[in-house]
Order: sequence, then C-alpha cells, then structure tokens
Amino acid sequence: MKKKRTPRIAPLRRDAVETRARLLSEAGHAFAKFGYDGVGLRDICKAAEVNLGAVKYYFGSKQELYREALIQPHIQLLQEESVPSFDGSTDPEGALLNWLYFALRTVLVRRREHPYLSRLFIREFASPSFALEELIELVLKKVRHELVRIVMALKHKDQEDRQVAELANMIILLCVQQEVGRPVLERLAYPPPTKDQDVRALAERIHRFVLAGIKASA
Amino acid sequence: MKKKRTPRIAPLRRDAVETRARLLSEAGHAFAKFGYDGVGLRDICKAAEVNLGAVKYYFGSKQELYREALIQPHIQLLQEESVPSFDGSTDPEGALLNWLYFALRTVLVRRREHPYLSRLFIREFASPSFALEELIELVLKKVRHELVRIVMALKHKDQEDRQVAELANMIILLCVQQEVGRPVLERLAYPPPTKDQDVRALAERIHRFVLAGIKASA
DNA sequence: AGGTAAGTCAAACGATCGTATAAAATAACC
DNA sequence: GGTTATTTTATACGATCGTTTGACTTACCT
Repeated sequence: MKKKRTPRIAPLRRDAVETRARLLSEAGHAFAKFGYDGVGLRDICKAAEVNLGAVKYYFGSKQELYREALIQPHIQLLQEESVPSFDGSTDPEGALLNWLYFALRTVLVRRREHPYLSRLFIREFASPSFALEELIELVLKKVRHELVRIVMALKHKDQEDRQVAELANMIILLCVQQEVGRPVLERLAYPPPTKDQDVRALAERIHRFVLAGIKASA
Repeated sequence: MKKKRTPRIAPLRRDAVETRARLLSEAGHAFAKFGYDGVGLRDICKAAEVNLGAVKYYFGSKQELYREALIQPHIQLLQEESVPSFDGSTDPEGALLNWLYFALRTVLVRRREHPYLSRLFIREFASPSFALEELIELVLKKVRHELVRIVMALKHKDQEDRQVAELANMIILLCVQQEVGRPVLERLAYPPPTKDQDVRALAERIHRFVLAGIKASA
C-alpha cells in the first residue's frame, strides 16, 4: 500500500510557518496577475524562494494552493469588519446608505488595499472556477442578506419576493461592478474612486440614485 | 532567406472557405467554454475536423485565431442591428427606454442566441486580453455615446461632465452585468431573463428605476 | 487533360506543465 | 549532543503545449 500523506496544513517548525506563508502570498500575487492557467508553479516557487516540492508538501496540489490564496484573505477581510446589520424598521434609508458605504468601501478600498485580492476576485467573478461556490457561500450571502432586509423594509414587505430580489441584485451589481468593470470603465470614462472620502461621496450619490429607483419601482 | 508566408485571410477555393469557417466556429466554442489557455489547438482542430497546420495556414497563430473569433461576430452583431440614435430632445425618456431595451436585448437575447459569443465576451470583460481595446473601440463606444446624449438631455446639459459620465456608467453596468454577473446572480437569486418578452419587461423595470435615479441625482 | 497553385496532412521539435519520489539537510526534543 | 521527525532539495516522469516543416493531395484554370 502506498504511503498517502495529507498535506502539511499547519507547519510544526517555526521557520516553516514563514515558508508556507511566503508561498501562499506569492501564489496570490501571481494568480491575480496572470490567472490560474497563466502562471506555473515553478515561477511561483522561484518568486517565493521556495522549492517546487513545497507546493505538494504544504497544499497537495495547485488547485488547493489557489483555493486557499483566494478564500483565506476573504475570510480575514470579513472578520476585520463585518456587514452592518439592519436592526429593524427604524431608518431603512439610513441603513441603505450604511450598507452602500460598507459595500463600496470593502470593494473599492479595503479589498484593493490588499496586495492582490481585488484582481484575484475579479478573475474569479468573471470566469468562475471550482472555488466560486465556496466564495459566495462564505462572503456574499451574508452581505446580500442584510441588503434584502433593508429593501424589504423600504418596500413594506415581509418577505423576499421577486421584486425585492431583483432590486437587491441591481444594487449589488452597481457596487461590485464598480470594481469588476474597472478595466472597461476606465477606458470609457472616469475610473471609480479608490480614496475613502471619494468612495463615501460615491456611496451618497448611489444612495440618492437607488433610493429614488426603489421608490419608483412598482 | 526564409520563405515567410502571410496567413491566408481569404481562402481562394470554395471548399477552403468552409474549412476556415469551421475552424473559426469551433475555436469560438472552445475558447468560450474553457478560456484561451484552457483549450489546446489540437482539441479545436479535432472538433473542427481540420488539420493542426490549418491554424498557422489561415490565422498564423493561436492569438489571431482567438482575436477573430471574438471580434468578427461582434461586428456582425452590430451590423445586423445598430444602436438606436437619439434624434435630439423631443422625448429623452422614451429614448432611454429604447436604449435600455436595445442594450438588454443585445446582451441577454441576441448575443446569447449566438452559439458562443456571450460566454466569450464575459471572459474578455473580466480578464481583459490583448483584444479588449479593440472590442471596446469597435462596439462599446458607439453604444455608450448614444446613452450619454440621452442622459445629457434628461439633465438639461449641453456637454458630458463628470455627473453625466457616472450616470451613464451606472446604467451601462446595470445592463452589462445582467449578463456578466449571471454566474453569481443565479447563485444568489433569480437568473436574468433570456426570452424577449421578459427582457422587454426587465427593460421597463430598469427604465423606471434609473429614470427616477437620474432625476433624483443632484 | 495537364499544370500549378491552394490546401491538407502526418510527424516532430523544443519548451513547459503539474506531479511524484527519495535522498539530503535542518530544527526540535530527550 | 545524538536521535528523530520535519522540511528542503534535486531530479525525473509523462503529458501537453504552440509552432514548424516538407511532402502529399486536391481543386481550379487554361
């Protein structure tokens, strides 16, 4: 019988912790820059100053290395600052502004401040891989859920119907696409802002826009 | 001196026309399904029942094969039905509805009816290749220009300023994202419609939404 | 019908890919 | 400080990639 070793998730030696982290970081950079198929493990390992065998040793395969480079920073991002929860029905308009500011800031500032996470997410968004399902379940579901509750309050409904879902989708798209559509947007007109104060102003403009839209929709 | 042959753009023999077309079509299917790096020329040629050498003979390289598979159907799509032009200032609200219906129908129906163009565009949108610039210049510029004129009329402006550009961007995103964001949308809630009558209804809902948003924005 | 250019074909090149393996080196523990 | 398990290393395998070549076959023209 073959000796089947499960990859070393948690390094046992002090220096090895840093080795694994370096490999993961460089992998994230490279995947973000060139895409999953665009970069080879040899280049990644060279950049990380790590031996080729480290990939199998620490992650088992290229797929697992990618998965962790994508998922793990997202978990951390959501732990550092979680979705503002809508407390009920007191001020849904204000809650919407808070949600928009949170979403846009997460997407345009916080995720972009991460050295590679933004570009990595954009790739995953557009050409979904095996990891998209997990990413949605882990990150997007919670964020969307709060928005749906706000929209329900604004439309005086007590459950999510087709209209609420569609409105929520449009709002989410407006935010996510400020980031994902950037390559196209900046070729068409002005690129979306990245500084916090400008993002705040953008949130307020979008707030005006979608609030009127929500009220107007039958 | 080496004999340098430029690729055979226009086949001279009747049967060869069909060979080139078959290769181009299968290439489009394959690139759309697996991405540029995800598919090899051997698989494409096998599916097209064409010899491997045909790629060099007709297109010169894999890149050129991809470029033509992406660009050429888009040109045809815009030739078959061009952007509705806004005649001036008589009825900008109606013009906006027309534009929305055109954009959504192009994106959700016409492009999707093409056997592979939609998925191919989505890939290009999110992870731009060398061909994006050409695609924007060729297709998106004209479509956006008409929208900008409509928004200008709605806001009673005589030139495109930052606000007009941002509003136009939001509207474009709302449309394009119905298509590009589909993998995510259908995991979050209802997928965007694809039948013409449903798309018409969607256009009307978005029309209500963005019209109110435009009027509300300061 | 024959000549000639257009098109097709099989075979191979060099490079790079992800993965596998087993020995060498190293840090941690008794 | 010797022992041991952990980590690193060098090397190789088998597959697949895009590209190239030159000979073969075919369709078109006079």
